[in-house]
Amino acid sequence: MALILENIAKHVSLTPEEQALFLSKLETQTYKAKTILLNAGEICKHSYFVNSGILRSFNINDNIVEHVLAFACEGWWMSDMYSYFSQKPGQLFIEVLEESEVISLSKENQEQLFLEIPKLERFFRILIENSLVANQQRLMDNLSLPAEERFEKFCAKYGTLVHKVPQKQIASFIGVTPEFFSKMKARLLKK
Amino acid sequence: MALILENIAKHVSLTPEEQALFLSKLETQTYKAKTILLNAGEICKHSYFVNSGILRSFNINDNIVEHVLAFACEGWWMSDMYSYFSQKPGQLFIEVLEESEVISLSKENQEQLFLEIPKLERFFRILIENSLVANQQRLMDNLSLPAEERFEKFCAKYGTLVHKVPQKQIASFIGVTPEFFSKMKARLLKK
DNA sequence: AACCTTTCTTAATCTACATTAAGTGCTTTT
DNA sequence: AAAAGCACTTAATGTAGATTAAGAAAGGTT
Repeated sequence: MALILENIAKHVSLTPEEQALFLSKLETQTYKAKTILLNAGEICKHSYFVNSGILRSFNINDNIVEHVLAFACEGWWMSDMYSYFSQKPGQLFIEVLEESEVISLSKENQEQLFLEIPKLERFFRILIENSLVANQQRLMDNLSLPAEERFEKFCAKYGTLVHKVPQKQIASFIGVTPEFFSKMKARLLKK
Repeated sequence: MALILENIAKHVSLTPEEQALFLSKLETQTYKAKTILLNAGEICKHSYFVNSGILRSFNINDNIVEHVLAFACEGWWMSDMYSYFSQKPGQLFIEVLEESEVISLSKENQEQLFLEIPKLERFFRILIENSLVANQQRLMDNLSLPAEERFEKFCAKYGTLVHKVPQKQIASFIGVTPEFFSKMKARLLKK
Protein backbone atom coordinates (compact mmCIF):
# COMPACT_ATOMS: atom_id res chain seq x y z
CA MET A 1 0.00 0.00 0.00
CA ALA A 2 3.04 2.25 0.05
CA LEU A 3 2.53 3.45 -3.52
CA ILE A 4 -0.85 5.05 -2.99
CA LEU A 5 0.33 6.82 0.17
CA GLU A 6 3.33 8.21 -1.68
CA ASN A 7 0.95 9.33 -4.36
CA ILE A 8 -1.07 11.28 -1.81
CA ALA A 9 1.96 12.61 -0.01
CA LYS A 10 2.99 14.41 -3.17
CA HIS A 11 0.09 16.81 -2.69
CA VAL A 12 -1.17 16.69 0.91
CA SER A 13 0.34 15.30 4.12
CA LEU A 14 -1.70 12.94 6.24
CA THR A 15 -1.10 11.98 9.87
CA PRO A 16 -0.53 8.28 10.55
CA GLU A 17 -4.12 8.03 11.87
CA GLU A 18 -5.49 9.64 8.74
CA GLN A 19 -3.42 7.30 6.63
CA ALA A 20 -4.85 4.33 8.50
CA LEU A 21 -8.38 5.63 8.08
CA PHE A 22 -7.79 6.19 4.40
CA LEU A 23 -6.38 2.72 3.87
CA SER A 24 -9.30 1.16 5.73
CA LYS A 25 -11.64 2.43 3.02
CA LEU A 26 -9.78 0.75 0.19
CA GLU A 27 -9.99 -2.69 -1.34
CA THR A 28 -7.13 -4.28 -3.15
CA GLN A 29 -7.63 -7.01 -5.70
CA THR A 30 -5.69 -8.74 -8.44
CA TYR A 31 -7.28 -9.16 -11.86
CA LYS A 32 -6.28 -11.22 -14.85
CA ALA A 33 -5.72 -9.71 -18.25
CA LYS A 34 -8.97 -9.00 -20.16
CA THR A 35 -11.07 -8.59 -17.03
CA ILE A 36 -13.69 -5.91 -17.57
CA LEU A 37 -13.93 -3.66 -14.53
CA LEU A 38 -16.68 -1.51 -15.98
CA ASN A 39 -19.08 -1.90 -18.87
CA ALA A 40 -20.63 0.90 -20.90
CA GLY A 41 -24.14 1.52 -19.64
CA GLU A 42 -23.24 0.77 -16.04
CA ILE A 43 -22.80 3.26 -13.24
CA CYS A 44 -19.16 3.62 -12.31
CA LYS A 45 -19.08 3.06 -8.57
CA HIS A 46 -15.31 2.99 -8.05
CA SER A 47 -12.16 4.86 -8.80
CA TYR A 48 -9.26 2.55 -9.51
CA PHE A 49 -5.63 3.04 -8.54
CA VAL A 50 -3.11 0.84 -10.31
CA ASN A 51 -0.56 -0.78 -8.01
CA SER A 52 0.85 -2.83 -10.84
CA GLY A 53 -0.21 -3.68 -14.36
CA ILE A 54 -2.15 -1.66 -16.94
CA LEU A 55 -5.77 -0.57 -17.41
CA ARG A 56 -7.42 1.16 -20.30
CA SER A 57 -10.69 2.97 -20.81
CA PHE A 58 -12.45 3.05 -24.15
CA ASN A 59 -15.83 3.38 -25.74
CA ILE A 60 -17.42 1.67 -28.69
CA ASN A 61 -18.88 3.84 -31.38
CA ASP A 62 -22.09 2.75 -33.07
CA ASN A 63 -21.35 -0.72 -31.72
CA ILE A 64 -18.39 -1.05 -34.05
CA VAL A 65 -15.31 1.07 -33.58
CA GLU A 66 -13.36 1.14 -30.32
CA HIS A 67 -11.80 4.41 -29.20
CA VAL A 68 -9.22 4.33 -26.44
CA LEU A 69 -9.66 7.29 -24.12
CA ALA A 70 -6.87 6.54 -21.65
CA PHE A 71 -4.32 4.12 -20.32
CA ALA A 72 -3.41 3.83 -16.65
CA CYS A 73 -0.25 2.18 -15.47
CA GLU A 74 1.48 1.89 -12.12
CA GLY A 75 0.65 4.82 -9.87
CA TRP A 76 -2.20 6.18 -12.00
CA TRP A 77 -5.88 6.57 -11.18
CA MET A 78 -8.66 5.61 -13.54
CA SER A 79 -12.43 5.77 -13.73
CA ASP A 80 -15.25 6.85 -15.99
CA MET A 81 -15.25 10.34 -14.58
CA TYR A 82 -18.58 11.30 -16.07
CA SER A 83 -20.32 8.31 -14.58
CA TYR A 84 -18.40 8.36 -11.33
CA PHE A 85 -19.13 12.02 -10.62
CA SER A 86 -22.73 12.00 -11.73
CA GLN A 87 -23.57 8.41 -10.73
CA LYS A 88 -25.39 8.01 -14.01
CA PRO A 89 -24.74 5.29 -16.60
CA GLY A 90 -21.62 6.06 -18.64
CA GLN A 91 -20.32 5.16 -22.09
CA LEU A 92 -16.93 3.83 -21.11
CA PHE A 93 -15.50 0.37 -20.66
CA ILE A 94 -12.58 -0.16 -18.30
CA GLU A 95 -10.48 -3.19 -19.06
CA VAL A 96 -7.44 -4.84 -17.50
CA LEU A 97 -4.74 -5.18 -20.16
CA GLU A 98 -2.28 -7.35 -18.25
CA GLU A 99 -2.49 -9.02 -14.85
CA SER A 100 -2.88 -6.08 -12.46
CA GLU A 101 -3.15 -5.30 -8.79
CA VAL A 102 -5.77 -2.62 -8.43
CA ILE A 103 -7.02 -0.62 -5.47
CA SER A 104 -10.71 0.33 -5.53
CA LEU A 105 -12.16 3.34 -3.79
CA SER A 106 -15.94 3.39 -3.83
CA LYS A 107 -17.79 6.63 -4.43
CA GLU A 108 -19.50 6.25 -1.05
CA ASN A 109 -16.22 5.77 0.77
CA GLN A 110 -14.76 8.70 -1.05
CA GLU A 111 -17.62 10.94 0.08
CA GLN A 112 -17.13 9.66 3.62
CA LEU A 113 -13.45 10.42 3.46
CA PHE A 114 -14.10 13.95 2.23
CA LEU A 115 -16.07 14.53 5.44
CA GLU A 116 -13.59 12.83 7.75
CA ILE A 117 -10.39 14.11 6.14
CA PRO A 118 -11.13 17.36 4.32
CA LYS A 119 -7.53 17.51 3.12
CA LEU A 120 -8.43 14.68 0.75
CA GLU A 121 -10.84 16.95 -1.01
CA ARG A 122 -7.80 19.03 -1.88
CA PHE A 123 -5.88 15.97 -3.00
CA PHE A 124 -8.58 14.84 -5.39
CA ARG A 125 -9.09 18.37 -6.64
CA ILE A 126 -5.42 18.52 -7.59
CA LEU A 127 -5.62 15.12 -9.29
CA ILE A 128 -8.51 16.32 -11.38
CA GLU A 129 -6.82 19.62 -12.13
CA ASN A 130 -3.86 17.72 -13.50
CA SER A 131 -6.10 15.47 -15.57
CA LEU A 132 -7.90 18.44 -16.96
CA VAL A 133 -4.70 20.17 -17.97
CA ALA A 134 -3.39 17.00 -19.62
CA ASN A 135 -6.67 16.55 -21.43
CA GLN A 136 -6.71 20.08 -22.76
CA GLN A 137 -3.18 19.66 -23.99
CA ARG A 138 -4.13 16.45 -25.75
CA LEU A 139 -7.12 18.13 -27.33
CA MET A 140 -4.93 20.94 -28.67
CA ASP A 141 -2.44 18.38 -29.93
CA ASN A 142 -5.19 16.55 -31.77
CA LEU A 143 -6.34 19.77 -33.35
CA SER A 144 -2.93 20.96 -34.42
CA LEU A 145 -0.41 18.13 -34.77
CA PRO A 146 -0.12 15.43 -37.45
CA ALA A 147 -0.33 11.79 -36.38
CA GLU A 148 3.43 11.38 -36.30
CA GLU A 149 3.93 14.08 -33.70
CA ARG A 150 1.00 12.84 -31.67
CA PHE A 151 2.74 9.50 -31.55
CA GLU A 152 5.99 11.12 -30.40
CA LYS A 153 4.09 12.80 -27.61
CA PHE A 154 2.51 9.50 -26.70
CA CYS A 155 5.93 7.89 -26.48
CA ALA A 156 7.24 10.70 -24.32
CA LYS A 157 4.36 10.30 -21.88
CA TYR A 158 3.68 6.57 -21.96
CA GLY A 159 7.07 5.25 -23.04
CA THR A 160 6.74 2.13 -20.93
CA LEU A 161 3.51 1.17 -22.69
CA VAL A 162 4.71 1.28 -26.26
CA HIS A 163 5.81 -2.34 -26.29
CA LYS A 164 3.29 -3.64 -23.80
CA VAL A 165 -0.08 -2.81 -25.29
CA PRO A 166 -1.36 -3.89 -28.72
CA GLN A 167 -0.39 -1.43 -31.42
CA LYS A 168 -3.95 -1.01 -32.56
CA GLN A 169 -4.80 0.43 -29.19
CA ILE A 170 -2.06 2.99 -29.44
CA ALA A 171 -3.32 3.81 -32.92
CA SER A 172 -6.79 4.29 -31.49
CA PHE A 173 -5.47 6.46 -28.67
CA ILE A 174 -3.72 8.87 -31.01
CA GLY A 175 -6.62 8.81 -33.43
CA VAL A 176 -5.59 6.84 -36.51
CA THR A 177 -6.44 3.43 -37.96
CA PRO A 178 -4.18 0.45 -37.18
CA GLU A 179 -3.29 0.22 -40.88
CA PHE A 180 -2.14 3.78 -41.05
CA PHE A 181 -0.29 3.41 -37.78
CA SER A 182 1.58 0.42 -39.11
CA LYS A 183 2.61 2.33 -42.23
CA MET A 184 3.67 5.32 -40.17
CA LYS A 185 5.76 3.17 -37.87
CA ALA A 186 7.59 1.60 -40.82
CA ARG A 187 8.27 5.12 -42.11
CA LEU A 188 9.65 6.19 -38.73
CA LEU A 189 11.93 3.16 -38.50
CA LYS A 190 13.61 4.04 -41.78
CA LYS A 191 14.89 7.29 -40.33
CA MET B 1 -23.19 40.10 -8.58
CA ALA B 2 -26.26 37.90 -8.41
CA LEU B 3 -25.16 35.67 -11.28
CA ILE B 4 -21.99 34.42 -9.67
CA LEU B 5 -23.77 33.66 -6.40
CA GLU B 6 -26.43 31.70 -8.25
CA ASN B 7 -23.63 29.86 -9.97
CA ILE B 8 -22.18 28.84 -6.62
CA ALA B 9 -25.53 28.05 -5.08
CA LYS B 10 -25.99 25.33 -7.69
CA HIS B 11 -23.33 23.28 -5.95
CA VAL B 12 -22.76 24.54 -2.39
CA SER B 13 -24.77 26.79 -0.09
CA LEU B 14 -23.08 29.75 1.54
CA THR B 15 -24.30 31.75 4.54
CA PRO B 16 -24.86 35.47 3.92
CA GLU B 17 -21.57 36.20 5.73
CA GLU B 18 -19.70 33.75 3.56
CA GLN B 19 -21.27 35.27 0.49
CA ALA B 20 -20.11 38.71 1.59
CA LEU B 21 -16.62 37.44 2.24
CA PHE B 22 -16.54 35.78 -1.13
CA LEU B 23 -17.71 38.87 -2.95
CA SER B 24 -15.13 41.00 -1.16
CA LYS B 25 -12.38 39.02 -2.87
CA LEU B 26 -13.65 39.71 -6.37
CA GLU B 27 -13.06 42.53 -8.82
CA THR B 28 -15.49 43.40 -11.54
CA GLN B 29 -14.44 45.25 -14.64
CA THR B 30 -15.78 46.01 -18.10
CA TYR B 31 -13.60 45.39 -21.12
CA LYS B 32 -13.96 46.42 -24.74
CA ALA B 33 -13.91 43.93 -27.57
CA LYS B 34 -10.41 42.77 -28.52
CA THR B 35 -8.94 43.38 -25.07
CA ILE B 36 -6.34 40.74 -24.28
CA LEU B 37 -6.75 39.55 -20.70
CA LEU B 38 -3.85 37.12 -20.88
CA ASN B 39 -0.95 36.68 -23.27
CA ALA B 40 0.85 33.44 -24.02
CA GLY B 41 4.06 33.31 -22.01
CA GLU B 42 2.54 35.11 -19.05
CA ILE B 43 1.51 33.58 -15.76
CA CYS B 44 -2.26 33.42 -15.43
CA LYS B 45 -3.00 35.10 -12.13
CA HIS B 46 -6.79 35.21 -12.37
CA SER B 47 -9.81 33.12 -13.08
CA TYR B 48 -12.45 35.02 -14.98
CA PHE B 49 -16.20 34.75 -14.60
CA VAL B 50 -18.28 36.24 -17.39
CA ASN B 51 -21.16 38.41 -16.22
CA SER B 52 -21.96 39.46 -19.75
CA GLY B 53 -20.25 39.23 -23.10
CA ILE B 54 -17.94 36.58 -24.54
CA LEU B 55 -14.34 35.49 -23.97
CA ARG B 56 -12.24 33.01 -25.85
CA SER B 57 -8.98 31.23 -25.15
CA PHE B 58 -6.63 30.18 -27.92
CA ASN B 59 -3.02 29.48 -28.66
CA ILE B 60 -0.87 30.24 -31.64
CA ASN B 61 1.01 27.39 -33.21
CA ASP B 62 4.52 28.01 -34.52
CA ASN B 63 3.62 31.71 -34.44
CA ILE B 64 1.18 31.21 -37.27
CA VAL B 65 -2.01 29.27 -36.78
CA GLU B 66 -4.55 30.13 -34.08
CA HIS B 67 -6.39 27.32 -32.33
CA VAL B 68 -9.43 28.14 -30.26
CA LEU B 69 -9.53 26.07 -27.10
CA ALA B 70 -12.69 27.46 -25.55
CA PHE B 71 -15.36 30.11 -25.53
CA ALA B 72 -16.92 31.47 -22.35
CA CYS B 73 -20.19 33.32 -22.33
CA GLU B 74 -22.51 34.57 -19.59
CA GLY B 75 -22.18 32.48 -16.45
CA TRP B 76 -19.04 30.61 -17.50
CA TRP B 77 -15.59 30.61 -15.94
CA MET B 78 -12.40 30.87 -17.91
CA SER B 79 -8.67 30.76 -17.34
CA ASP B 80 -5.51 29.13 -18.61
CA MET B 81 -5.88 26.22 -16.23
CA TYR B 82 -2.37 24.96 -16.71
CA SER B 83 -0.83 28.29 -15.91
CA TYR B 84 -3.33 29.19 -13.21
CA PHE B 85 -2.86 25.94 -11.29
CA SER B 86 0.90 25.71 -11.67
CA GLN B 87 1.62 29.46 -11.69
CA LYS B 88 4.04 28.89 -14.53
CA PRO B 89 3.97 30.67 -17.91
CA GLY B 90 1.26 29.24 -20.16
CA GLN B 91 0.64 29.01 -23.88
CA LEU B 92 -2.83 30.48 -24.00
CA PHE B 93 -4.21 33.87 -24.91
CA ILE B 94 -7.49 35.01 -23.42
CA GLU B 95 -9.32 37.61 -25.44
CA VAL B 96 -12.54 39.57 -25.05
CA LEU B 97 -14.69 39.02 -28.13
CA GLU B 98 -17.40 41.60 -27.46
CA GLU B 99 -17.76 44.22 -24.75
CA SER B 100 -17.90 42.17 -21.57
CA GLU B 101 -18.35 42.55 -17.85
CA VAL B 102 -15.91 40.19 -16.20
CA ILE B 103 -15.28 39.22 -12.59
CA SER B 104 -11.69 38.39 -11.68
CA LEU B 105 -10.67 36.11 -8.86
CA SER B 106 -6.95 36.13 -8.20
CA LYS B 107 -5.11 32.92 -7.43
CA GLU B 108 -4.05 34.36 -4.06
CA ASN B 109 -7.57 35.28 -3.10
CA GLN B 110 -8.79 31.89 -4.18
CA GLU B 111 -6.25 30.18 -1.92
CA GLN B 112 -7.33 32.48 0.91
CA LEU B 113 -10.95 31.60 0.31
CA PHE B 114 -10.18 27.89 0.38
CA LEU B 115 -8.86 28.38 3.90
CA GLU B 116 -11.66 30.64 5.09
CA ILE B 117 -14.55 28.84 3.40
CA PRO B 118 -13.58 25.20 2.83
CA LYS B 119 -16.89 24.60 1.09
CA LEU B 120 -15.50 26.59 -1.82
CA GLU B 121 -12.88 23.96 -2.33
CA ARG B 122 -15.77 21.64 -3.07
CA PHE B 123 -17.37 24.15 -5.40
CA PHE B 124 -14.25 24.57 -7.50
CA ARG B 125 -13.62 20.85 -7.48
CA ILE B 126 -17.06 20.31 -8.99
CA LEU B 127 -16.46 23.02 -11.58
CA ILE B 128 -13.27 21.33 -12.63
CA GLU B 129 -14.89 17.91 -12.64
CA ASN B 130 -17.49 19.21 -15.05
CA SER B 131 -14.84 20.79 -17.25
CA LEU B 132 -12.91 17.59 -17.32
CA VAL B 133 -15.92 15.53 -18.32
CA ALA B 134 -16.81 18.02 -21.06
CA ASN B 135 -13.24 17.98 -22.29
CA GLN B 136 -13.06 14.22 -22.44
CA GLN B 137 -16.28 14.16 -24.38
CA ARG B 138 -14.94 16.71 -26.83
CA LEU B 139 -11.75 14.70 -27.22
CA MET B 140 -13.71 11.55 -28.02
CA ASP B 141 -15.86 13.52 -30.46
CA ASN B 142 -12.76 14.79 -32.20
CA LEU B 143 -11.43 11.27 -32.48
CA SER B 144 -14.61 9.72 -33.76
CA LEU B 145 -16.91 12.22 -35.44
CA PRO B 146 -16.63 13.97 -38.82
CA ALA B 147 -16.51 17.77 -38.90
CA GLU B 148 -20.20 18.08 -39.67
CA GLU B 149 -21.25 16.28 -36.50
CA ARG B 150 -18.73 18.17 -34.43
CA PHE B 151 -20.36 21.33 -35.68
CA GLU B 152 -23.79 20.05 -34.72
CA LYS B 153 -22.52 19.36 -31.23
CA PHE B 154 -21.04 22.82 -31.11
CA CYS B 155 -24.38 24.32 -32.03
CA ALA B 156 -26.16 22.27 -29.39
CA LYS B 157 -23.79 23.48 -26.70
CA TYR B 158 -22.99 27.03 -27.79
CA GLY B 159 -26.08 27.85 -29.84
CA THR B 160 -26.05 31.47 -28.75
CA LEU B 161 -22.53 31.95 -30.08
CA VAL B 162 -23.05 30.73 -33.60
CA HIS B 163 -24.00 34.13 -34.96
CA LYS B 164 -21.96 36.21 -32.56
CA VAL B 165 -18.39 35.05 -33.06
CA PRO B 166 -16.49 35.09 -36.35
CA GLN B 167 -17.00 31.91 -38.33
CA LYS B 168 -13.31 31.24 -38.60
CA GLN B 169 -13.14 30.92 -34.83
CA ILE B 170 -15.86 28.32 -34.80
CA ALA B 171 -14.00 26.52 -37.57
CA SER B 172 -10.88 26.59 -35.44
CA PHE B 173 -12.76 25.35 -32.39
CA ILE B 174 -14.13 22.31 -34.16
CA GLY B 175 -10.81 21.72 -35.89
CA VAL B 176 -11.21 22.61 -39.57
CA THR B 177 -10.00 25.44 -41.80
CA PRO B 178 -12.26 28.46 -42.41
CA GLU B 179 -12.43 27.52 -46.10
CA PHE B 180 -13.66 24.04 -45.38
CA PHE B 181 -16.08 25.33 -42.79
CA SER B 182 -17.56 27.74 -45.29
CA LYS B 183 -18.06 24.95 -47.82
CA MET B 184 -19.56 22.68 -45.17
CA LYS B 185 -21.98 25.39 -44.07
CA ALA B 186 -23.16 25.90 -47.64
CA ARG B 187 -23.71 22.15 -47.90
CA LEU B 188 -25.73 22.12 -44.67
CA LEU B 189 -27.92 24.99 -45.79
CA LYS B 190 -28.98 23.11 -48.91
CA LYS B 191 -30.57 20.41 -46.78
C1' DA C 1 1.99 -30.10 -32.95
C1' DA C 2 -2.03 -28.42 -35.13
C1' DC C 3 -5.70 -25.16 -34.95
C1' DC C 4 -7.84 -20.95 -34.23
C1' DT C 5 -8.02 -16.25 -33.29
C1' DT C 6 -6.18 -12.01 -33.06
C1' DT C 7 -2.63 -8.70 -34.38
C1' DC C 8 0.26 -6.70 -37.71
C1' DT C 9 1.69 -5.60 -42.45
C1' DT C 10 1.37 -4.25 -47.30
C1' DA C 11 -0.75 -2.29 -51.14
C1' DA C 12 -4.43 -0.29 -54.03
C1' DT C 13 -7.94 2.85 -54.04
C1' DC C 14 -10.73 6.50 -52.06
C1' DT C 15 -12.22 10.70 -49.39
C1' DA C 16 -12.42 14.25 -45.99
C1' DC C 17 -10.19 17.94 -45.40
C1' DA C 18 -5.95 21.20 -46.33
C1' DT C 19 -3.67 24.44 -49.31
C1' DT C 20 -3.37 27.94 -52.56
C1' DA C 21 -5.27 31.52 -54.87
C1' DA C 22 -8.58 34.83 -56.41
C1' DG C 23 -12.50 37.46 -55.75
C1' DT C 24 -16.47 39.69 -52.96
C1' DG C 25 -18.34 42.27 -49.61
C1' DC C 26 -17.78 44.41 -44.89
C1' DT C 27 -16.00 47.61 -41.51
C1' DT C 28 -12.55 50.57 -39.99
C1' DT C 29 -9.18 54.03 -40.81
C1' DT C 30 -7.52 58.24 -42.86
C1' DA D 1 -14.87 58.82 -50.16
C1' DA D 2 -10.98 56.38 -51.02
C1' DA D 3 -7.96 53.15 -49.02
C1' DA D 4 -6.99 49.47 -46.32
C1' DG D 5 -7.94 45.52 -43.75
C1' DC D 6 -10.76 41.61 -42.35
C1' DA D 7 -14.11 37.99 -42.79
C1' DC D 8 -16.24 35.15 -45.93
C1' DT D 9 -16.77 32.53 -50.35
C1' DT D 10 -15.60 29.69 -54.36
C1' DA D 11 -12.88 26.70 -56.91
C1' DA D 12 -8.74 24.05 -58.38
C1' DT D 13 -5.45 21.09 -56.77
C1' DG D 14 -2.95 18.38 -53.19
C1' DT D 15 -2.43 15.15 -49.24
C1' DA D 16 -2.95 12.87 -44.74
C1' DG D 17 -5.17 9.40 -43.44
C1' DA D 18 -9.45 6.00 -44.25
C1' DT D 19 -11.14 1.93 -46.39
C1' DT D 20 -10.90 -2.46 -48.39
C1' DA D 21 -8.80 -6.62 -48.97
C1' DA D 22 -5.26 -9.92 -48.63
C1' DG D 23 -1.60 -12.35 -46.59
C1' DA D 24 1.97 -13.00 -42.82
C1' DA D 25 3.13 -13.27 -37.78
C1' DA D 26 2.16 -14.16 -33.37
C1' DG D 27 -0.28 -15.92 -29.47
C1' DG D 28 -3.71 -19.00 -27.22
C1' DT D 29 -6.22 -23.23 -26.89
C1' DT D 30 -7.07 -28.13 -27.42
